Amino acid sequence: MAAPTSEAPAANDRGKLDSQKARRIVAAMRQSVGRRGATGSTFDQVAGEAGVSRGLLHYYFGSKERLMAEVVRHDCDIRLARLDEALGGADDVEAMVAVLVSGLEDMVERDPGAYALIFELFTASRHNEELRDAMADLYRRIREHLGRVLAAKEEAGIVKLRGTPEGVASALFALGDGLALQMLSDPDTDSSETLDAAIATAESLLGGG
Amino acid sequence: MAAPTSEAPAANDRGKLDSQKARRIVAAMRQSVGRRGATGSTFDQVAGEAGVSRGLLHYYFGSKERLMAEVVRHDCDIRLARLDEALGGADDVEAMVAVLVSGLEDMVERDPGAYALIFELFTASRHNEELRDAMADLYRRIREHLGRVLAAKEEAGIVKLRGTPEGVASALFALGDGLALQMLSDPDTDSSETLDAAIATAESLLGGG
DNA sequence: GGAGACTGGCTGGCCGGCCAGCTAGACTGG
DNA sequence: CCAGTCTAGCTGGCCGGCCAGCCAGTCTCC
Repeated sequence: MAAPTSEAPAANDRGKLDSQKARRIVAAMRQSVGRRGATGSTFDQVAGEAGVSRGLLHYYFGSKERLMAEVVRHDCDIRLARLDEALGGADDVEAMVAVLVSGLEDMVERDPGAYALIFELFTASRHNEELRDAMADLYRRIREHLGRVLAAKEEAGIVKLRGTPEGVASALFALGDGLALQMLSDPDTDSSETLDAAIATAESLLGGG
Repeated sequence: MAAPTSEAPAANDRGKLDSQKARRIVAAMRQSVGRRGATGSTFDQVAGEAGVSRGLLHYYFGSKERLMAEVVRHDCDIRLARLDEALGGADDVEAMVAVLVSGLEDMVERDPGAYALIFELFTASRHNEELRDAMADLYRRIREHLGRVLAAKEEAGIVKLRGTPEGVASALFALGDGLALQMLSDPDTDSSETLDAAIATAESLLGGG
């Protein structure tokens, strides 16, 4: 068949993308995009940070876009895991909202890159179909996942949703993303008033207060 | 005021940036960034679309970053004007929310670039101080402006805010931005459930329903 | 010895910035 | 009124650096 270089990232060998090196590359790319932006992340730097040669990025992923698509998938997993961990123990509306808010604050302060990554990937995805599909898929999965969690909490009588589980989940994410955008773009402004209003909003979405 | 004799020479004069051509350049850049992204917008293309030579962009703005900062300012004015026009006549909570939502939908569908612009500018601003300041300033102004409008509506007994005017304004923007992000990144998914939840939320923020 | 994993020099295209130079109009002085 | 001079506004060729992608070759393990 064709040379390995042009086929490497195809589904033919998903196992290859599970290798240690491939994982290191994806992780390095994720961090770099968060810090330097998508266009600011060059193969040279990323390869260096992953401790591999520049050529290997091509060997594994074929193109920058496909590498970014892989970052999207990886990021999705990370976010889902965090979400589950955080929401698992919350057993009333206030606790759930508090968990979400503190998670947000924590992320914005400790690892702004992780949030910036979303916006970077979004802007990049507007000019590449492959990436757009991956992003849409990520959002869908996260939304459905949180939707299921919310439905379970409602079943357990902990929340009383103001809408369908997925709709409420989406609205919560929208709120969180928008807040992060504000907090990141203007870190010096005190955001407590905004957070208070957002908390009231989130609680009303979950049928609390 | 525009007397040639009183014009300062080559320095970065603000008066110079009011000229017809400067305006055309800013408008073209705004559209281009919305469509092609910040890094995808080259001086060549933008100059062509503005009907001027490439050199003139440098002559007026000195660098790409400064041109983008100018786009931010221009965009701020546009958004403020739209907001006032839309909210002016709304005289109950439902009408206000309906106006905001339809404005959002309209913008996302008819001119996705205008919303994408925000995210483009945000990601670009993370790597340039000048731009970051301009963005922070834009957000602050818009927030305060909507805050004042909301305060006036509350004074008039139309709304009953669940928080400070500015806090509520910020939360509304956060919600809107986050919704736009979702709608743009996954245009094929039906967003009506999300919108329903968001509408309920927005109305509760304004003390309605 | 050969197949697959991996490397890094190379290239072609691109783009922001620079600057030498053009033009039109205003202002001289003769 | 007309050369001559000046200048602000504007132009576009050029350059230097950058970077994704290519590929010829090396290494390793079977």
